[in-house]
Amino acid sequence: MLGSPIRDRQAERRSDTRAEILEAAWVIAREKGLAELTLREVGARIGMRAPSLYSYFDSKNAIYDAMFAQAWSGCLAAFDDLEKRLPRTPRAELKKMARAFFDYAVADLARHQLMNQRTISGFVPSTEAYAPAVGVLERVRSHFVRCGVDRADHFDLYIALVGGLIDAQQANDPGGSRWSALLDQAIDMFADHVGLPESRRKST
Amino acid sequence: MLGSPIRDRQAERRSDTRAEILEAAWVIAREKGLAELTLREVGARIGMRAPSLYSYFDSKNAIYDAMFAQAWSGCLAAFDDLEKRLPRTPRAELKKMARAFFDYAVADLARHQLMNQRTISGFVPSTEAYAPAVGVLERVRSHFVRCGVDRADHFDLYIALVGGLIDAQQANDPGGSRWSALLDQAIDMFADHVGLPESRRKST
DNA sequence: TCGGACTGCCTAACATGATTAGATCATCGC
DNA sequence: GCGATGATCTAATCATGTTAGGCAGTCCGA
Repeated sequence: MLGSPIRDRQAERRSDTRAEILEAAWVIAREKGLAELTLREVGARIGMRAPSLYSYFDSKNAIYDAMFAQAWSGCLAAFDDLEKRLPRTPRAELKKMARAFFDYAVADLARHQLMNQRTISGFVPSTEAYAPAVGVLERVRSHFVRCGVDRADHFDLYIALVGGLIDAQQANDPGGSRWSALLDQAIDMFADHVGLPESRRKST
Repeated sequence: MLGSPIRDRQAERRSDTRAEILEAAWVIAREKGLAELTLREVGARIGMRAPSLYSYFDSKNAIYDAMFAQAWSGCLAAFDDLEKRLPRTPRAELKKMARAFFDYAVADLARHQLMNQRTISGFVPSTEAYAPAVGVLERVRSHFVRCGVDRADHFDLYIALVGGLIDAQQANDPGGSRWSALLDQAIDMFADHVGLPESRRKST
């Protein structure tokens, strides 16, 4: 009995290969666009034929689903990380959170499309894949409550505002900063609207 | 010489068929989704085989392009119509315009996707098809200037705000009114931000 | 009125892509 | 060593956009 290394090497290899497939898929998605991803090419990149991928994922959409989960998990992780060093004033908090989300979305077009837009025809994320997205939303919401912004409609308004800025940036000035530069102003506008204190000199 | 009816019957028939194709395409897009549109089915609806459509449109994307043009032309028409009976106060004007655009977008999901989202993989609207969209934007912009809101960043902010509300509505509560109900509040917030007068009782 | 050109549509065929079925080869526990 | 299991392959199916080439009716000029 040499120790008890009950490592399931088989399962490990399997999960490694899954990860490899997803990584290849991300690379292709970034290079050619999310919708241009083909199983043949994913296979080619990792030295496999397309049908072999079906031992690892039930379908192409299952791959998208796993990518969706990864994307939102990454976002959730970024938020958890962020919470450690959030500023103290409510207004600054809102800005920091908005900025974090904005930057995460804008940093990777393919990822953003997958996370926030219905750009893939038949794809609908599974509930499990959706879980981290809900997590992010919950985190933001709880911060809002802590800041005293507890009305549901205000929260919805904030969501729409930040989302609108992101979409406008990606759609009309990808790679630029035309709407990115408006984010702070927008949050100030929102903060004023909901009556948050702290009088940053209004640079309207 | 019986009168001079130089009607080009041939061209008429041709253009009628084009219209018929587009109409069938819209029906399918609304029924099954914009991306689920197939040439075979478009053909079937008008009693043709798929390849025959190529005498009328260069490609499937050309059909999308024509639909894109129709959608924005309709929007432009709605705006021109609207201008006749716009309210007099700046704030009310902004609201009316936002509402018009919001309702137009929300009324037809397929149309909205085509107009405002990159939901079709390889499709990029041609400059000609894009023209009415530019027209709409110009109309809104000129109203802004007339209202005294002339800073470019404020205009961009408005675009992002209205777009964000539309997207949020369609994505998270299609058919409902959760974000629709926020539109007036959002425009009030914006109007306050840019310093527009008229003191509607702040129902924050 | 006749013949050629053009119009409008069709069938056949191709390329690509997801997906399934079945065969093959390696590996691992006994 | 041997059978089961796992990993991968090839071949085939089906849907879709698109191209090539054919055929019938129509129209226009001689």
